[in-house]
Amino acid sequence: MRQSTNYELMTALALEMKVRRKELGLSQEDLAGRCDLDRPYISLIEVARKQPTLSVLYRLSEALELPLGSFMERVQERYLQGVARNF
Amino acid sequence: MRQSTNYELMTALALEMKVRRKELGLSQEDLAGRCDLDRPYISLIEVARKQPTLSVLYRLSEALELPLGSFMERVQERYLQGVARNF
DNA sequence: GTGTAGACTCATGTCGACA
DNA sequence: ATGTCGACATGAGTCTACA
Repeated sequence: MRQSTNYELMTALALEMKVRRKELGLSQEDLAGRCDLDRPYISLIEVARKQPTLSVLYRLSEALELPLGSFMERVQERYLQGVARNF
Repeated sequence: MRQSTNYELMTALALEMKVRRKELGLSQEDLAGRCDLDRPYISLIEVARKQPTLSVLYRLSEALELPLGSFMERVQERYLQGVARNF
């Protein structure tokens, strides 16, 4: 599997998560509680060092009160912006 | 991490992938080639036995010529239908 | 409240092969 | 062309603990 642009994608997810979480006034601890995930793991995602699977993405979208499609749409937007910045 | 509804989600992804792939007239082999993934692995996803990470989902969405948001929106729709069927 | 570390279990993703 | 298997390396996700 090619691995080149994974980091950009993880960064896009990290940013979107952090922004949305703060919009809701939640701490990482709160978010972890909402989706029944490990708190340090949430932190690792938000610093773009871990890459969740589909089920985790879904539970994050629920906890962030966004439909999965909208959540991923926002991630993709940030991703494309990030890629475009490299020119 | 709770694991209860992961299977429903994997099934929703499996169905959406298979339908969309055939809409494009692609074989699993073609699809694997487009997103540079293992062909048997594609098969495992389509029988709901593997759960991809974000970067794989993204590459699948590219290969299936759908924005990530739309792709995940469709998956979620199928997922909610599948869950609703259990009542 | 957040980032990071180590150690751990188990799943992802790859590869070769076979029905 | 698809599903499945075994074996493998790497990474996801948990837990405890500390700055």
